[in-house]
Order: sequence, then structure tokens, then C-alpha cells
Amino acid sequence: MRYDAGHKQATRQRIIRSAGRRLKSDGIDASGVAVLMSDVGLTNGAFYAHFDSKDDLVANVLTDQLNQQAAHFDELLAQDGGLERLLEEYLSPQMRDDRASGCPSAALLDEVARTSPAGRGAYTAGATTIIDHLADYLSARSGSPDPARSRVKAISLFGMLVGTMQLARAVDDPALSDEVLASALAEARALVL
Amino acid sequence: MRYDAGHKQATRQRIIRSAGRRLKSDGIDASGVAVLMSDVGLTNGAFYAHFDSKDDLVANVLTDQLNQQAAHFDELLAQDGGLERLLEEYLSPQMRDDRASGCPSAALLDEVARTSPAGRGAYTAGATTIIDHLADYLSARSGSPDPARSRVKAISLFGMLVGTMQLARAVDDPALSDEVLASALAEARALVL
DNA sequence: TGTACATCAGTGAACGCGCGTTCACTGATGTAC
DNA sequence: TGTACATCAGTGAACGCGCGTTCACTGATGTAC
Repeated sequence: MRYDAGHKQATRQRIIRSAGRRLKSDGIDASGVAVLMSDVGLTNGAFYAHFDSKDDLVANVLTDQLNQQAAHFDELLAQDGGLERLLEEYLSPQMRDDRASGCPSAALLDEVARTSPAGRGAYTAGATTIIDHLADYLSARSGSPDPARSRVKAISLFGMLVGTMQLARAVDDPALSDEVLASALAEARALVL
Repeated sequence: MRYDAGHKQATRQRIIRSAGRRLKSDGIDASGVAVLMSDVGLTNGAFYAHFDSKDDLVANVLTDQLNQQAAHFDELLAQDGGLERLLEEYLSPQMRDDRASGCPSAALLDEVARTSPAGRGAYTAGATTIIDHLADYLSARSGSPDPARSRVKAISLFGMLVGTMQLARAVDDPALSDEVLASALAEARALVL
């Protein structure tokens, strides 16, 4: 077949997006190249026309996922009461139950620590953006004018969101899981509002 | 060879302990049965005399690791200023750099969510104990007498510790990693002290 | 006391399987003449 | 206008490898007689 200009680039993006959902849902190690390709209707052999290796894909996925999340946070924070909305959405039962659509940090953070240097670099860049934007938001708001204090709060808040979401997903008791989300939401509000 | 009574049980415990360190350091999927056995000086074939399957071992490891951590927390909290010590130790650079010795939740939490039902059950039981004990401690202290409020704080604190430790381990920028630990420590103190 | 046997934790080769990766090939379309 | 060729995204079989798991076997020691 012959394809129009940009087709290959578009396919590459489709793979990255689709792999993002699969990796978040099943984990990095458990997601094989053949499955990732069949998710977009292609066969395993085509993979290496788009990426040097699975690690290369993972690094690209982390960049894309973190960018998506940073953009989504920015969008929420641009609205009135945006931080309150962000907390409610992040700690919602829907997000807990839909790993494929959710936060890449909550889904993959402890696997990122064991990934290739390129993957960790990609993650670090994305996480830095998210923390910077959260800190800027907290600083700009009335009530927390000290930038250093805002950074401390931004980092702690982000860590708390990620950790409590993972906890809510890991426990097999639905009542405890709901309690974890509700507790985290209450305490996150107290932390920043 | 013939062994004295209890030898097999002791070997089983050695495997569980050693596998705990290995799983925390390399991850569950990345740690093969052959490696886990050679870590204790045995060969792969002996594994199935001790466990039904790798999943069975993982569930036993999670129980053991969470029990160890709960006991360690209890020990710290029994001392004067124990919570302050707990926070400082948990969020220390040494803990960040020594995954094998550290918190099983920080090392494995997002993998636990994808483990066998037995593994998730084992984790849930252990996490429940840790949260209960933290909440009891906070309730018993002067200043936070409301039990419901103490539970909210215990859950949020635990989530924040786990999430920020994972974040500190995932980023490849040492300055940012140190900043994450320091920020989390400051905010954790503000949360509970 | 000496010998034959039972015990059983551990050995190590082998099983089928799915992994990441490679590569010769396909075949629809654009281009050259 | 019609034909031969170049392009190249994608195919699918094959590679070596390590995985979890199985199993016939080993060999040091305790027990029976």
C-alpha cells in the first residue's frame, strides 16, 4: 500500500496513545509488543519501523501521558474553583476504577523507578511541569503568597493524590477503598483550600 | 540429607524474607523463581516443595512485609516523639536509596493492584493494621481526640508518605528528589504534629 | 553393633510458552517514460 | 494512455531466551531388626 504524507507519523501517535492506556491498565512488564500493536490493528513486525525498542516506546508514552495530564490539570485550574474540581475528579471512584484513562503516575510510578534512563528522564520532565504549574497556581491564589511554601504544598499534594489513589486501587475491600478516597479528598482540601 | 524438625519451615521463612527484599528492589514481574531461590542458595526445583505457585509466594511475602512494617511502626510509635522519628526515617534519603529494606507499599503498591486475589487480600489485611495503628496513635495523643478525624489523617498521611517516596525514587534529578523528600517531611509534620 | 531400608529436602534437566527483536517478503499506489 | 518500475508501511514466520512449572532422581541421615 502507499499512504499519504503524515500517515506514518499518525500511526506512531496512535500507537503511543493506545499503548499509554494499555500500560496504565496492565503494567509495563505485562504488556507485550504484540498486544500493543494488535490494540491498534497492526502486527508485531511493524513495531520496529516506529520505535527502536520497547524502552523507546515506553519513554515516548511517559512523555505523552504526562503532557496529557499536565494539560488537563492546566485546563481545570484555569476555571473558577478549578483546584476543588481537580481534587474531586482525581479522587473520584470513577478514576479509581478506570486505570486506562487515569493518572499515569498513580498507575505506573513504582515501575517508572525501574525503567530505562530515557523513561525516567521523560517522567521527570513531565512531573516537573505538573509540580511547577500546581505551585504557580497555589502561589497566585490569595492566601498562599510565599512561593517556597507553595512548592512544598504542590509536591506534597501531588504525592498524596498519587499515593492514596494507588492505595484505593490496591485494597480489595470496597468500603475501605471508598474511605481512602473520601479521607484523601477531605485532607487534600484542608491542605490547599 | 536428613534435617532436624523445623528445618523446612525455617527454609520457607528464609525464602519469604529474601524474596521480600528482591521483589521490593526489582519488582514482582521482573523477579524470576530461579533468582529468588538462588538468593537463598537453593535451586529452582525446590521452590514447589514450599509454595503452590509464584502467586502463593507473593501473597506470603506481602503478609510478611506488611507485618514487619506494622511492627516497626509500632516500635517507633511506642517511644517519645515516635511519630516525628517515623516521619524522618520514612522520608530519609537512605530509605529512598535502599528499596530492598524499605516500605513494601512504596516499592510495590501499583503492582499489588494487579496481583492475584490472595495477594491483594494479604496486602489489604496488612495495610488495615498499619492504618488502624496510626489512627489509634493520633487519637490517643492530645490535640486530636476525634477518632474519625484521626482516621482521615492516618490514611492521608500514609498515602502521602508512599506517594512522595515513589516520586522521589522515580525522578532522575537528585536535587528534585531531595526536594520532594524535604517537602513531604515538612508537610507531614504540619499534618499531624 | 552392623546392615538394610525409609525418609524427604533439595537437584537439575526438561516442558511449553510468550517475550523482544529480526528480516525476507507483500502489495497498493505514485512516478517515469 | 499504457506499462514497467520504485516506494515503503505493514506482514508474519522465525530467532534465542528466560519464564513458571514438573518430575525422576540424589544422598545424607534416622529407624528397624
